[in-house]
Amino acid sequence: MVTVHDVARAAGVSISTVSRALSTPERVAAETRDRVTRAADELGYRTNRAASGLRRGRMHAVGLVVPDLENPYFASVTKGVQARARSEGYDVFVADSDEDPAVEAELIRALAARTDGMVVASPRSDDESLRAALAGVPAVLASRELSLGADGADEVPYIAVDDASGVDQVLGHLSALGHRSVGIAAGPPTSWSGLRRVAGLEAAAERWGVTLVELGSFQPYFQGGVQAADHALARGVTAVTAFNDLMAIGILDRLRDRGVDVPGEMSVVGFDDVRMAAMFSPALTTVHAPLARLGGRAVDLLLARLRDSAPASAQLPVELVVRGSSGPAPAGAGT
Amino acid sequence: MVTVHDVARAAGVSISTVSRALSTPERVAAETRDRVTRAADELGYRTNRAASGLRRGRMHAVGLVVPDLENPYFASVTKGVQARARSEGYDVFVADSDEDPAVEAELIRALAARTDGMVVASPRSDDESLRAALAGVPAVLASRELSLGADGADEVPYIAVDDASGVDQVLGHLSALGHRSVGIAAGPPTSWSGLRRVAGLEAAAERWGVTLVELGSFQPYFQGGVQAADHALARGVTAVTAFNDLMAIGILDRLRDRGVDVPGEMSVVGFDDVRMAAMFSPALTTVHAPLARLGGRAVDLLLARLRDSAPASAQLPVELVVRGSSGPAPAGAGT
DNA sequence: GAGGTGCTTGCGAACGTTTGCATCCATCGG
DNA sequence: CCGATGGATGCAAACGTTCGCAAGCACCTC
Repeated sequence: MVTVHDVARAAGVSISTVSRALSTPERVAAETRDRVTRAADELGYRTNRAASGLRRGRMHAVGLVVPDLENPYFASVTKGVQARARSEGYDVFVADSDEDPAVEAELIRALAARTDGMVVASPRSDDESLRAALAGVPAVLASRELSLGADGADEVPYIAVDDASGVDQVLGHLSALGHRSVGIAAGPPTSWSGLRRVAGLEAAAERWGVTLVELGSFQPYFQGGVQAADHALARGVTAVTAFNDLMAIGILDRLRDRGVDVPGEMSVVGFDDVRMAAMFSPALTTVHAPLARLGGRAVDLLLARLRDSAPASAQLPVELVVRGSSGPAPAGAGT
Repeated sequence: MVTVHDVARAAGVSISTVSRALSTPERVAAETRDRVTRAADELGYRTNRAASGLRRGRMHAVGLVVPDLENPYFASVTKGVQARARSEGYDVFVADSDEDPAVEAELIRALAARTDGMVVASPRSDDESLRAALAGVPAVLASRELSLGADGADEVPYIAVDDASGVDQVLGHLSALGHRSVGIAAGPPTSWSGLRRVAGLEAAAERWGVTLVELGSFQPYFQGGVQAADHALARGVTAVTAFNDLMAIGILDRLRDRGVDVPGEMSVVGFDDVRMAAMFSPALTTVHAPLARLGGRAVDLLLARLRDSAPASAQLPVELVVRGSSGPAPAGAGT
């Protein structure tokens, strides 16, 4: 291992100078500086993060906790987090809580101790346990709001997608296609963005003159969609808007099994636009959420918070992507 | 921050004793030991990884480099790596090379410096650059073989899936269904497992009395499959076996677009059994590869290598999962 | 009863880096 | 020409942990 001593010897300076030349270049004479830098990369010097971290208290690493890495939603967020962090010189610890709040809390505590801060994607664990796990940890939330103070003050900065706009676009689209009765396949009642999307749908329904039919709450996966599809048929809606793409795909699959033509007899719309959405047939009409960018922005927020501590939560714009799973309402329906 | 000093004071012992009680419990008297442990977790003590790492030279962290986190294959491997590492008390740095060998090399060097070892999934970068990047780094390869010595000696331990058995099962299955002419939609020529699967197919073809038709090399994604599908139709095969599921799904999609019934007119078989494979219609017949387990085993190998340095590469068994995309060869074909 | 054995504990150095403080030197103003 | 000023550099301490070494002590054996 090549240390700062080796570089110092090679450059003919003291180790302090090496350290300064590398971390605060403006505090060292130009000529000395590049003698040092030259020596450093000739020897292949890399500063020892452990030593540096010990001394400065900064590890140059961030942590990321997600409920399931195999879920394409979180895979994309992870990709974005990693990319942005790396471009800022930070490395990222990733941890998968397997949807278990207890594991999640433990992961947060474990990683918080060896990182400068955490990005946490925890769509469904309850406020109380998340609050406890996050106490004293510099963190940014992905797709979720949470205040640390019981009174709603001291909010954890978060970065989310503009759900209201997304569902508004969905309903506008369906309305324009003549749908008057739209089923909602909601996500888990504990999901922050799930609730938010339902609320947005209700607001949008009024605006677009559409009647909403609540089909129930379902697991935000393929099987949840399968269940939802039967409810949609039972309730006689002409379109269904699902909490997310995975559910929408389950709906599509079930409808095909039951011989229902999509979009001829029923339109289906998802949310998120995971890669998979475009691979189906009919390809899924869905709201494109810039998930990798969301991850990147979360890192930006976190680093800003670590530096000047002036973090501003943000909403990312979304955009409806019309594909094959939505079409005109069947003639004679509604109206 | 609570340090070993605080614990020592609370327990009425020296810091050495605290350190020993926590890391080598057998070297400290039972009564003292649990006085210390009690004090430790009353105060919420967590050993400072930076300090510990600095002193011991072990960071209790492993690195993982993959080409694309959004690819379900690597998402599963990542999940497995993380789970196993965590169960051994290790945290994992994850890095996405975006399929770029130069980035990959840089990531390996960067992470190697702050971890105890690396798990590297690099299916397609060339031997030479990978060898260079891995020099002096304790590493385990996922789904790839590589020797460090130019003469083929000094092999990097690896963990892969039993490709030969997988493709043999595929061909056995297709043969039993009466297929005599099977198209191969191969992966990139630089892919280690791609080559391996083709070789396995050739061996199996002989055994099963099936004629192989090489359709070409395609990108291991959806679009690659779309291309391959047209070739399959052009060549008049009754079944196609794809390099992986993503390609197989692309084939499925294209065949549907072209009005070809699957499996009536053409059977399609994938490889890997990513989650998505079961969601399609027809659901994909494919070879189930235990990818999360593969990630876990990679970690086992790495940790073994770090401890006793007796690493034994291994192959994981695979199993054909027959679903809807494969069926009897159309009557009158072949024979 | 004296010397030895082995278990438990404490002391202090070391890991590699950063940084406050001191030193040195050149430049500048009076 | 001398003292002040300030930029560049070096010295040494400190970050929190681990571990070699040695001291202390109780117990055992001859």
